[in-house]
Amino acid sequence: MANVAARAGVSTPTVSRVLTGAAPVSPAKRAAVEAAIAELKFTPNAVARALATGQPRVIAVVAGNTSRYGYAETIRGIEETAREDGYTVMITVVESGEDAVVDHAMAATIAQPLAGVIALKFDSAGAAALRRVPPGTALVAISGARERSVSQAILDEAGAAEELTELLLAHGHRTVSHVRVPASRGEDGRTMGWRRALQNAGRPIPEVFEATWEPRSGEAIGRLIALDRSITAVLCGNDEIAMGVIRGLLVEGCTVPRDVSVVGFDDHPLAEMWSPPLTTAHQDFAGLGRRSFGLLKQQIEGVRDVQFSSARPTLVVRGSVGAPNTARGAAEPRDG
Amino acid sequence: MANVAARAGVSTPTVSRVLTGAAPVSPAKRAAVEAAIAELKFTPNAVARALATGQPRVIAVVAGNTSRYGYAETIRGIEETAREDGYTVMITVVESGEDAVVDHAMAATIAQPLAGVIALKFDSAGAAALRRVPPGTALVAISGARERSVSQAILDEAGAAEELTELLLAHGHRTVSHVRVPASRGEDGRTMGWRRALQNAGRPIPEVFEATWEPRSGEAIGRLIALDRSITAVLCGNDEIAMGVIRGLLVEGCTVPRDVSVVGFDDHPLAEMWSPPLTTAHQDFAGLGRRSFGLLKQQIEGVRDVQFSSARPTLVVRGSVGAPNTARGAAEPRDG
DNA sequence: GTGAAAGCGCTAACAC
DNA sequence: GTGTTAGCGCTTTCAC
Repeated sequence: MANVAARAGVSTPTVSRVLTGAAPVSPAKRAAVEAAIAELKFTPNAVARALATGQPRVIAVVAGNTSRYGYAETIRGIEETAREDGYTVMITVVESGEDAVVDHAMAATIAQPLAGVIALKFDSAGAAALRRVPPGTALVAISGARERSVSQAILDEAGAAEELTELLLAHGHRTVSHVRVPASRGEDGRTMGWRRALQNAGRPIPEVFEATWEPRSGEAIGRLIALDRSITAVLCGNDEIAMGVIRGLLVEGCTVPRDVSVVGFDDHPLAEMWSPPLTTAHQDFAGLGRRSFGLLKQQIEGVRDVQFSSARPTLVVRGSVGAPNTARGAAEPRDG
Repeated sequence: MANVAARAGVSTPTVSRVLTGAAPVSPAKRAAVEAAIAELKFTPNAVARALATGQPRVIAVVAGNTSRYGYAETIRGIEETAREDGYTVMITVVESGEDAVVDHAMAATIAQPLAGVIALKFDSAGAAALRRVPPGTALVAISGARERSVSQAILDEAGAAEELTELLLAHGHRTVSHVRVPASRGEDGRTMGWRRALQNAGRPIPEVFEATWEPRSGEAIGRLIALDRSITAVLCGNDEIAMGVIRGLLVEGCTVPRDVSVVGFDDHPLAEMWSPPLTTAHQDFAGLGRRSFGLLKQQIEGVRDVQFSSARPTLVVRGSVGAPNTARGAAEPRDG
């Protein structure tokens, strides 16, 4: 920049002024500076600028994962609105909740000048990362356990899971089994809603099946379910697991929904392509991402209140639910 | 850092020395500094460090998309290795190849202090973004058209598509139809490999079906295919489209692989859960991401040569392929 | 080994 | 409007 200033016969702040538009510059000097910039093919050094202004336009997103459907879509929503507002998004994956892992991942991130941080608490890694964010940083949590002192955007999964469970009950199922995905705490919203619906209806609460994020883990559970003839309806933690469960059922000779009704969660793009098409709860993950960026922006701009934003997933009824097969439901369910 | 130095009773350069390990420090002072860092919860400012050293530790990934399977997995691979090496990853989505869109998206990104850029050229947006990277920036292209002056990491999709097509031909199909996904240029590797296999075997080359990234677009094409009784085998641009195609076929009363054999591409996690399980080419996207970061790192470290890294996808044979249904293949194919 | 001094390239604050 | 003077927070000479 000093070169440009010399070439144009002005001072460096003047060059800076034409570059940033922070203050008016006379047309003559402006032209001279622009000519010099063009001749020298000068590109301002972003590092120096960031250091001098102290106003980062970068937000960090920390998550346990980036490629699973819900995560990827949420990140897409965040990036989309952030980009519109001239912010850039930095991604940090925290692979587990272990201290060493979290510290290592967060160190490189918080060393950057950050306008704010959004933590995806769909799982425990994201929740752990949240605690490593330096105090004073604008911060928004997504989903997971309710926060007291941090702004939070969520999808009301408990409500939707309750509806889905009630839907299954309404079809005549005695009770509904549940396959859960890894959660950020003891009990996630989907599991809570499922339990609540069963309790409200006075139905037995079966033991919970624990899946990983891999569809394959759903398949293994599906085979188990096929063998347990007391199970006629299953609520899965997400659609990918539900598809795995259906596959496992199929492998063992069970048909959906004739023998077992299965519902998923999320409305994955492939859910409607499945055989049978999956009944599920549509979650607007991209919207969740957008809302969380909105909350973060308010904080960056000085709104100090802790805010909360919630949206309700909507039921999508497709072909994977039906009445119980009387030949199956005969056996006594195992209460949890 | 000045605070830490004061707290520890040393000078700032000494603090810097314990932080970077650039020069030996006496055990006593080192301990004092470490204690002060811990007490003050001090985190070094990466921007200031970048300014002083001229070596930022941030890389930018520009892509047309972040949430589709191949993209998301590639990004995951990049982030994973980058993080191990102490780099942070910035994500920029370029929604289309239009100048205004590309410029807007890239402006915020290249204004950041960047160690390098990785451009995902799976589609045209990524390819356009590549041209906006300031000269002199370390740069690696992923997939897409072959680059002359830029290091590039690819998956040999053409080879795998050729194998897949040959597999279908070996099952007795007269020819193979193709459904392609949006590409970065006139003809992507998968389409090229498919065409080559057909040419080598002297088979007619049917018209190509154009899908979007949405599985639903595959479904519409599947219905079309069901109606065209000359088609007995289909190679799809990716697994999600293949699942859509199978769904469309099913809706129109066609069974896979009895009436039509369908193969996908990528080995999506749900491909093996599908009914029938999908025959496909396994693509190691995360590995692709890792390789591309390796290439970028070499450039950052001063290796000036343009490098090229290629890996071969592997065939995964499952149940979606069979012999042609003689009742179907009777009609005359429409050559493209 | 360690501290003082001098930048890295830019913008902000202040005079003029 | 425009130049001068100070930093932003760190690393790097260079003496000691």
